[in-house]
Amino acid sequence: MTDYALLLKASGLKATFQRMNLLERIEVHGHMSIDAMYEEVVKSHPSLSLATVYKNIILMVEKGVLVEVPITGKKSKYELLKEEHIHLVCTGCGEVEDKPKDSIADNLFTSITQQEDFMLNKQEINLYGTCKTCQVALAS
Amino acid sequence: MTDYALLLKASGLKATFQRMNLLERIEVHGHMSIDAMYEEVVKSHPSLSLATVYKNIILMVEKGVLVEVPITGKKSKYELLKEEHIHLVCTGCGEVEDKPKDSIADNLFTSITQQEDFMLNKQEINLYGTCKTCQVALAS
DNA sequence: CTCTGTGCAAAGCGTTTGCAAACGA
DNA sequence: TCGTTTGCAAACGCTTTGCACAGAG
Repeated sequence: MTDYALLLKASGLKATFQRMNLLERIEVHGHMSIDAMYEEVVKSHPSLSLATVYKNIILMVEKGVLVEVPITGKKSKYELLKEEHIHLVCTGCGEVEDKPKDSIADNLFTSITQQEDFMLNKQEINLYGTCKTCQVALAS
Repeated sequence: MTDYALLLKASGLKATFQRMNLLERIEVHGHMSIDAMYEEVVKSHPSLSLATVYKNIILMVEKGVLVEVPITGKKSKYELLKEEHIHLVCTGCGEVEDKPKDSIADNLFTSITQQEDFMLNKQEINLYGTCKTCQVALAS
């Protein structure tokens, strides 16, 4: 479990109750939308304002603490910054699962962009489909 | 150049002036945001309504004529449905360039998802960075 | 103590909706 | 002609902003 206070301070942000809780909820779920975060954190902190959530998410993305995960046809989710990986996005239940991105993919995309003189900065790989659970549910 | 009237009819949509022009502008640019489409088409059709653009884009995405391309931190762009490919997204000028996705990547992601019993439907690969033109501009 | 962060309420925008008129087939 | 599509204007809902107060360091 990450030390959120340390993480925030390292990014020049104060370790407030709101931020700590947002980070904790995001880490537990893996990926969350703004609404979902608000709904969860407001339970333990009823005075929480949605505006505060927005402000903090924007700030923490700018500072590199969080990463935005845009999803086709839906609202973005956010995750903690970590090693680059692949997202398996279930179009049934909306859940996002992480999978490690091996070096094959990495080298492949590095070489593709080098051919174009494109200075590669970030690889975003989203695989859309139906997760195991939803497949079972559909079969019945 | 695609036959837009045919494309629309094949999808069960009437070939209206608005739709033909939207498709033509999208094909010429490769990828466009809703606003950009409206700006361009309204020139040749001043009575065009933004609501019509929205309605049509939503409809054409549903029918599979268009594909949404979500972009981190920005509004989605739309492109004509074509063979799966990779997007090089320049964070400087916002331009999106297509690159063919070879079979190596394809097989890789197919096997990754099979391990998970995830029924893969669509591969979305966005590589963010700085295009050649913007690199030159930055250097000066 | 000082500066940052929070909450509230209002403002701002992008997007959607309903409906009458116009249009495509 | 008949069902679809358009344009307009209003409604909606998410996101942002300004400001006074509270809180972290």
